[in-house]
Amino acid sequence: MRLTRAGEYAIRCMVYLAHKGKGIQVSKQEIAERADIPAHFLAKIAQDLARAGLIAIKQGPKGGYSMLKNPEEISLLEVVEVMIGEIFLNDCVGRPRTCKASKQCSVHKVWEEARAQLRRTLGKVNLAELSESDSCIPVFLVHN
Amino acid sequence: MRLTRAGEYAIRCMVYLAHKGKGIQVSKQEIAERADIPAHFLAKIAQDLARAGLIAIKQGPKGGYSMLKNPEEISLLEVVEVMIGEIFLNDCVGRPRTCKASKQCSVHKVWEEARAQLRRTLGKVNLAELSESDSCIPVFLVHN
DNA sequence: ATAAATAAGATATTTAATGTCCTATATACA
DNA sequence: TGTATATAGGACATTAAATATCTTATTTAT
Ligand code: SF4
Ligand code: SF4
Repeated sequence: MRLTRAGEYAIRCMVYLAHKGKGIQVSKQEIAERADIPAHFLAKIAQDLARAGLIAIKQGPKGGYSMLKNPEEISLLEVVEVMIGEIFLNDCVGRPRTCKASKQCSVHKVWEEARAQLRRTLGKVNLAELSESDSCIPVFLVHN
Repeated sequence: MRLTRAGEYAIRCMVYLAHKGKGIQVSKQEIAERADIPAHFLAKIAQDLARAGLIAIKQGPKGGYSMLKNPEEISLLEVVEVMIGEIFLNDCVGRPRTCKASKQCSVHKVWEEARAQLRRTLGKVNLAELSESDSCIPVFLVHN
């Protein structure tokens, strides 16, 4: 796996929205500034998040983004995988056909185990936890 | 982190050498063929492995590569990190200065934990285990 | 209607991975 | 000692992906 900038930005965006609460609408500009995300890039990321059913997008004046679910219901894993696809550490775990050895390969098994462990770790934490305590909110968000 | 082709090839090369045993010399061509690695690419990878002290390279006729340590002494993590550098899942874990929030960030802590866990998992397995049992040897290696 | 705000897609720009090629160097052996 | 063999080392080409920006279209509050 590789956490891309888009992935990192998506997390920041979701944590910011989670901090506001479910259904609270926030403008793209505000999110971009406070979470330090290039505004145009955020637009693309928001489209992905909306397509995945995580946020609602409202157009027009007073438009903006809002969370569709409760922050507790969204895991970090979910946000990450919306942006970068299902997590794998080695290609052969996701597409075993890419290596004819995969069935017998002990290295393959290690990558599978490591992957499962990683997804468990990321799946365990939700956006509520990540946004609720002071220490969970990136410092560039504090002045609100 | 992202396991590059170079990383995957390095693992195959080391597993193949481990299968032969410490100090046993094998030609570049043999490794390239049996482990399905582009020969020219293997040359570059071997240079990295040699620089890291994992293998010895002998030039000239009857030249080739050989393991310098016992397979039990080399972990999968070691091989991977020689090729792709120290493992991180998010940039901010390796270079906290890239994000001013890193000190206070709860997401950051999750990435740190996940990283430690991953490195532990890869550090636990060594090349002896990976090469010893039949099932550990990729099928393209069996005819030896 | 108008202006504000995002949508959607096209298009750079940058960066990294991957693979190849060429010349140099080391070494076994005739 | 010379020659053929095999790798070293660095330069270069190709490909792919991430990142960012720009333009035009659409939606909607007023
Ligand atoms: S050799 Fe094993 S780890 Fe490597 S690509 Fe094949 S199955 Fe995966
Ligand atoms: S917001 Fe947190 S997780 Fe994201 S880059 Fe900054 S410190 Fe790392």
